[in-house]
Amino acid sequence: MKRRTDLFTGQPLDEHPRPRERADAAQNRARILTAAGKLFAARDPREVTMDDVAKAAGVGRGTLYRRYPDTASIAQALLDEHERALQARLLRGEPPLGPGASPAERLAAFYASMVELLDAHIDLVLGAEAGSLRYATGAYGFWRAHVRSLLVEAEAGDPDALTDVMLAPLAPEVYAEQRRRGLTPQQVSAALSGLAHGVLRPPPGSRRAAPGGRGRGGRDVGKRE
Amino acid sequence: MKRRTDLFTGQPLDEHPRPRERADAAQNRARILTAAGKLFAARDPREVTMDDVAKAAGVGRGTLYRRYPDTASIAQALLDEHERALQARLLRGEPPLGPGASPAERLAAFYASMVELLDAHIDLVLGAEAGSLRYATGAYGFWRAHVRSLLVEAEAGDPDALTDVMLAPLAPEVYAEQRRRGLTPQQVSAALSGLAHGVLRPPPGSRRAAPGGRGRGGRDVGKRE
DNA sequence: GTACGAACCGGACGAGATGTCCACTTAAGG
DNA sequence: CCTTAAGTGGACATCTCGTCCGGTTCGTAC
Repeated sequence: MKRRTDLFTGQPLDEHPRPRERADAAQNRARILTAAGKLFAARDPREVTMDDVAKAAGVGRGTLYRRYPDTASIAQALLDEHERALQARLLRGEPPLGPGASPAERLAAFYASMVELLDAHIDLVLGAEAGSLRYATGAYGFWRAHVRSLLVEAEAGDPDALTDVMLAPLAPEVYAEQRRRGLTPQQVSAALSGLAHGVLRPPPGSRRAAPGGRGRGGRDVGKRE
Repeated sequence: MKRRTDLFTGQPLDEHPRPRERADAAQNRARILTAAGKLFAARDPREVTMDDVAKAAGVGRGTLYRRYPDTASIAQALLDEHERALQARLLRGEPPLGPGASPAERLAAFYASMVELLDAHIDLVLGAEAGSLRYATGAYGFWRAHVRSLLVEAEAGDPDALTDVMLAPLAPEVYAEQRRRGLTPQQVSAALSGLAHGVLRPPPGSRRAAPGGRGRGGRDVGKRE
């Protein structure tokens, strides 16, 4: 992964060997990102071409390629801040999403947040995956690590095999198709929540301690009588 | 959807206005499919171009485009027979896969068969989906209908939203990534089986799972009071 | 066996996208 | 100012796509 992930803001993050970005360069970067954002939102993100972005931003091809090798990278840069925000909340946020809740609840909360993110930026997410390089992206590695740790904590089957399975429904194409068919974000979230609770549940009769005995608390306790 | 799905065999299916395929045409079709099959297997299926196929098959571009609008269609034609076979077994096959078993078992069996198919023809499946037109394909509609009926039978939450979710792990990119990471088909099958049983766990004594919010459906009741 | 029309073939062609290259411009520091 | 190097933009060569059409071959009727 390139360390040039600070493409978005431009001014912060002047690393050691990096002299500092010139003013005109920073302005062009901003123009590129702004113009690209509009293009992605306006038409099918997968149809946006490097030429389009260059023209819309009012810069030459060379200038564009200087920073971004393809349109997917541009979309990724636009998406970056949102993903970082979610990542932070996963690590240090309030319980349903952050540490403290049961694995099933945390997974369900993660699903809900991802659905929010997909819904808000479906154009960017689609645009960022031209060519299914999805699994090469840094963000995907993070999601995987997170989900995997939840699976391990819940002792739910083979974590290695299950992780990608549990992440698969979050593929942007899947969500886009669901929306296209008329499903609401709430419906999708609910279905994913059901998935989370279905899989991260101790098999009945298993002698294994209820995973996170403290965990599954909330719900069952509330429900029981 | 084009009705030209009989591209593969060539000789059967002579519809009303279709006179019959000429001998030279049939031969070219065979050459195209043979050559394309080798190309798909030899390199990244998504990199195979129409030019490549034409050259490898020893036919001109025009001849190729006469039958197949793009490489995805060629891969689809090669895949067709295998998918049909599986579809037949789903409808009329022996119990674990066909009718007779519980929804969870049938879903697990379906997963296992799909993993087999993916593993045997991962190159074709990847090649058939250039551009995520996956959801437009006839086969996907069939898988969806099948899974949906199982979900309905098991009364597992909102079938509309859950169907695509349950189908998502079968996306070829997901499976390819899992194999790339060293997982065996058996591991993946096992994980999917766990998924099937986790989600389609029959809610004992429950009339119905609450489909709505937070997927609590079936869970609490199932977990016995 | 021959002749004819329809189906078929294959390569040329134009449009459009990609990624690179390099002469020119301009910001930033002395 | 004046120097330096980062930054710029558009031309270029290449590739792929999809279509078009003159020429060829099959299948059939005679």
